Amino acid sequence: MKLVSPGEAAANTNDMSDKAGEDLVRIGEMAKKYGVTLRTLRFYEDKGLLNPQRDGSTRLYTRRDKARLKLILLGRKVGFSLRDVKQMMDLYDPTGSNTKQLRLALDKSEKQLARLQKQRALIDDAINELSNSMAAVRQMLSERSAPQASVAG
Amino acid sequence: MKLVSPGEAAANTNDMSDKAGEDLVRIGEMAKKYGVTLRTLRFYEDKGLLNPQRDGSTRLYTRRDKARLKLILLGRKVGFSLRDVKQMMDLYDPTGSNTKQLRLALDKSEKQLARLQKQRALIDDAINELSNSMAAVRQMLSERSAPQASVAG
DNA sequence: TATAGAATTGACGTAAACGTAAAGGTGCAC
DNA sequence: GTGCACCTTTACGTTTACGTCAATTCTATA
Repeated sequence: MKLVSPGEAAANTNDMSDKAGEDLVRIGEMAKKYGVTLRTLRFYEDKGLLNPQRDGSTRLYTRRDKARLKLILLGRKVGFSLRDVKQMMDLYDPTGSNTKQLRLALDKSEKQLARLQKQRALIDDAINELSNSMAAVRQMLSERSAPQASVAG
Repeated sequence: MKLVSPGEAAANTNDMSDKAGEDLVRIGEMAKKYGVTLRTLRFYEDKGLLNPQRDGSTRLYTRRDKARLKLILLGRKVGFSLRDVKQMMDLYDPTGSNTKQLRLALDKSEKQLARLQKQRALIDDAINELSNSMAAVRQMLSERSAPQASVAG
């Protein structure tokens, strides 16, 4: 089972091995393509989020894995835990309407949205407090360094 | 060295023991007063952020400790690490102008403010992405549950 | 065939701020 | 004299998403 060699991987777009257009990539290329580390990909697999094929011991990622990884990264971006992401993905059924999956996703999303909004409120609060403190500190510093100025002015 | 008993602690406001108005409190009252746990107070002490007196082995917090705790909690609120807080507090000198302390605080504050603003941007981004995804999911759900409606309409 | 590059598993390390026992002293109200 | 509330120290556990070796193997290429 010959595969894409690292060197020609970039140039190769239609050298199919077994199945048509399977476009299998190894972990290195996969990582580069999505800006994650090898460790991350193995970690996701360990957590049951990815399930690449194997050629012997070498992982081979299909376009299905790519789709899943995209979803994982989107989930992480909006603040879901990997556990949440897994829960949602585990409900995916290629033969059904996936209504349950969508409902769960929506439910989790609403909660996550609420969390994000609360977080934003906290941050705004912190920004305000910090700005106030900074103004006070600046005031103290100016009182300490500019008494001559007040005399000179 | 007799102290305020737990029961009368609340009612007692001017029963001074050794020094005038020292107003020593034990860890339980301190914790209640500032909404932290005992563990937290001991932890802060362990990290060198607090330095209560001792009556034997019992911690006694003075009004100086209260002031420091207030600062710690403010620092935490605006997102400083305890390490940062300690760095700033360690520069405090009751006999000097504390210019160095203030400058360090200001410097750290500027950086922290930048971090907070970046965080807020990330959160806003996440909120947008999440909202979009939710809209898409809602769309998919409606397409799955209301085809009759589209016929009926 | 020697070397370099890519891959594997395994397993400990990291960060922050505490939580949570465990096991035990001290004083006071009854 | 005992029960209860309060205090003490010590020390391991928690959380999450990986980082960072280490030791080894596989493959391609000059």
